[in-house]
Amino acid sequence: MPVPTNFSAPVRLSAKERAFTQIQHWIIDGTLHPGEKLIDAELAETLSVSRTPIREALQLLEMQGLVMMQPGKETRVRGVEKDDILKMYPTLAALHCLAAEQAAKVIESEQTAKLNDLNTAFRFAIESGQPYQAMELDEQFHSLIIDIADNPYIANFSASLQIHIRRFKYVFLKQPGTSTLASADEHEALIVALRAHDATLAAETMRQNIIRPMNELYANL
Amino acid sequence: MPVPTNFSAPVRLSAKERAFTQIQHWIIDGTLHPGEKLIDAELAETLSVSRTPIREALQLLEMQGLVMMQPGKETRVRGVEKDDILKMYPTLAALHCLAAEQAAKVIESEQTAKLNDLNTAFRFAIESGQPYQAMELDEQFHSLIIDIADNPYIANFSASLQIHIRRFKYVFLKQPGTSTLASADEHEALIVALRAHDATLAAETMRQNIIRPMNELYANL
DNA sequence: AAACATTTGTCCGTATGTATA
DNA sequence: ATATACATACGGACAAATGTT
Repeated sequence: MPVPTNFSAPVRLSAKERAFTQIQHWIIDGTLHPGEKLIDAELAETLSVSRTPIREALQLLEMQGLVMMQPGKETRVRGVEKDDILKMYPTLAALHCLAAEQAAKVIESEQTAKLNDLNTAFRFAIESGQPYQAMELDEQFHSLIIDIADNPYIANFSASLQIHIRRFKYVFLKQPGTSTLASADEHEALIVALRAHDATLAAETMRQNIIRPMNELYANL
Repeated sequence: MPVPTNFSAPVRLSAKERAFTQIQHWIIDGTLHPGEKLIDAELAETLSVSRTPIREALQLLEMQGLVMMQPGKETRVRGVEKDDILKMYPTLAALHCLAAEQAAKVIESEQTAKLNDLNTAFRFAIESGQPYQAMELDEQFHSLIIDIADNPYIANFSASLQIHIRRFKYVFLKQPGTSTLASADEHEALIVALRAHDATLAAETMRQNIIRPMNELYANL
């Protein structure tokens, strides 16, 4: 009997993991509003598990900064403010700039080729009016650079920030975001810099690619 | 009876918090070795609590990257490698450079004065051979800049990295670190840049102040 | 291959603490 | 001020999964 090849992970999620992922999604997409009180017993019933995995999930979400627990008192969804993006994006930019620098030093031609493919698909998605596809491809593009930089601290911090940014967009824009062709152009310039192993230029291009959307976003609030 | 004025927080720590702090310390100072298997029941008995707060603490430590949990299998203290500092320090530098940039834009004269005081004490601690004092003052100096930058993401990520760096030093050097007068000089230059609201210069000086110790550290392994 | 030992995952009861009437 | 309701923190028991003999 042929064994399935794409047998990646026996996705047997624990109750805690399911709870974590689900509650996180609910916070990101606004199902759970900023400031809303979270009662573990309620969530437990909703998710058909006991309070234990819920409590564990909430504690992880607190460390991620999505909920706020006042020990012995109550736990609430963290609030969000407009000006928070002015703190999230520059931090994300600093991390991605560093990733671009590091990646520029070690990148191989197959990887720049892969980046090129992703950006081509990204551009097409924008031109053909598929914003969700575009966002996914944009994330894959940046994620690949993070991978190439091979730094788990950058990777973890960036992932955490992405969560907060995504939530911000849902809360304030009711949508996951929109990409423009300017972004595809910046990606192209970035690929050139990476291929030339020009760390400084790569970092600067990366910064533009992140700060520009921030300014556009902030202007539309 | 006069009530103590510095009655800030009724430090009634929960069992979870105590467990978290204690296990974290044990991992940092090497009492719990890299790769060591952690059995919640054992830790529970050692700390005289039930398994619940231990499990919660371990999960938080996993999210912090200090332990590795393999669901349903085992949980171990994360390993450390020499080259990890080449990933920790540049990430810390990127964050602190950003903090310096932001701080340069908003810093007030009382704050530069406070930084100056801290650096004077820092320099004195070095000259009078008090390495632990010096380290503390260095951390306060950097911490104040982070505070001024007023960005919770930078603050959280930096704090997390500090933990990992401190552990690295304990594991490889059996001590929390040593500061040199070069660092005090860099601090002085940094204060000048901040006072002049020169964000670029502040960032560059900050980078030196972090990357130089990394290189000295790496050379002595 | 199967029963065992070990460790982790989950449930639920209870005690403690906080807010409200 | 006291009592009451309510939510959280912790403990202990059971269930499930893994590795081993």
